Amino acid sequence: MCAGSTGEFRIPPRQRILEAADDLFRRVGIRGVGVEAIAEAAGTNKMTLYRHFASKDELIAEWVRGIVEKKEAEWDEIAAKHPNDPEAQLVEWSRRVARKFAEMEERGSTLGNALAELPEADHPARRVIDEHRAREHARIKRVCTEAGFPEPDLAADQFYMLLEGAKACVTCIGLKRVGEHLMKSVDALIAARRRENAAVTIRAASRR
Amino acid sequence: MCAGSTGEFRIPPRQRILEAADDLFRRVGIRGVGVEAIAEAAGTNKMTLYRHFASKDELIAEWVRGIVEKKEAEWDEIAAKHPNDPEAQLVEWSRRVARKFAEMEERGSTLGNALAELPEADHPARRVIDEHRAREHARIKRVCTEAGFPEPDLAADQFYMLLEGAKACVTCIGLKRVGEHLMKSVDALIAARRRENAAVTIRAASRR
DNA sequence: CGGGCATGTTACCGATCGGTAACACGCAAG
DNA sequence: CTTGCGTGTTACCGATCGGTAACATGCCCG
Repeated sequence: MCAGSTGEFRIPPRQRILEAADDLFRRVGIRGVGVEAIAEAAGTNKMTLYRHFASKDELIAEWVRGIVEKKEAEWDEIAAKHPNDPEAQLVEWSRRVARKFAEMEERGSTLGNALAELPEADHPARRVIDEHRAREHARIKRVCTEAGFPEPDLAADQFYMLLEGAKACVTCIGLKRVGEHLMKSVDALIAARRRENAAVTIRAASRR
Repeated sequence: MCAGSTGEFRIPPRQRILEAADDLFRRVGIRGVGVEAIAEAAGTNKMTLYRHFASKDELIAEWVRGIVEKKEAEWDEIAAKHPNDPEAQLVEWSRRVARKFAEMEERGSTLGNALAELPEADHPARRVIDEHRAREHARIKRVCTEAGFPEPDLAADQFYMLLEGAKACVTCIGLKRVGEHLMKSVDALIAARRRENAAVTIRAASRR
């Protein structure tokens, strides 16, 4: 009966709870699962859960924090892999996002769904997501500036809309085509920027 | 005390309930409001609500039906306004979507949020949304075919991703910029198609 | 006038939920 | 050994939820 005899143990309960919450929140939604079910799925019980998290809302916020930390760490990884090559960073980022679509085929964007389930404007998890999005958008804008986009603000918006649009369409268009279109669109935006910059250079050169 | 003395009456309760549900579902989410609060907001009570809707899930489905009917009627309207001019239809559609962003600044896409709150795969409202999306995608594809896009399937996906991406980004980028980018992107896709078709025509002409 | 039908009102049910109290167990360190 | 801490277990609380029963009211139509 006791789930403790199975493997996966030696892991402290706090982490197991977060992993169970991650699985359940994605599959049935934040409001679709109770704390008891989360604790049980983690091989522990409600009381232990409440010894590690002040409330369900705090557990949600902590779960969201883990997700955005992973996403932002990935950006660091990409930047470290292609130093001084912002275009390659944008391309690799689109590839990684496209590859990750398989995980969310059924339920769409995890953070987007979380926001939809948390209408209260002052929910702790909302702040985490909002601040993350602001940081991500600023980061893309910085990369666009480095890549020489004449209007990095506009370019960043376009990339961000592509990203979110792709995520939102996975459930209705199909992950394979969406991933391809995302990658193609990113490539097209970069190619267009190159052509434009080249044209400007040519015009400037022919003027002297 | 009784809300019945105020105006807005003579309207049958079923419609009032649907209107109240529309307001509350958008503001606090489907799972964020109970049937009692909906009935009260409609100036009636729970019992009357259950005389018109078999269950809360059926009320949700009916609410979604109303939304998709409005959206599809708008497509008919657009088609009637620009007969035999598919490009103008796409442009006007992007304008209307952009204009409607103001309504959803706070909470994002209504149908997207609804899907996020309904994880059960067999929920009646899910089917309504899924079928609507399939019809809308097919419709865009048809318009793209009529507009002479060489790959209407791909073009339809792109338009659809633009639409959903814009909706998903309203909450994090701002409705004004998102609307402008959506319209600009649609225009750009159409302009690119024109250039390409023209180039094909020229190549074909110079070949003979 | 009278009957019938839609609506309003109240009370209630069982289930589930987030959260807490009290206590028992195990285990590692002093 | 014993002290103490993290964990497991059980039972419980109040609130809320979706949904129903039974009865009272009002209003339209014949």
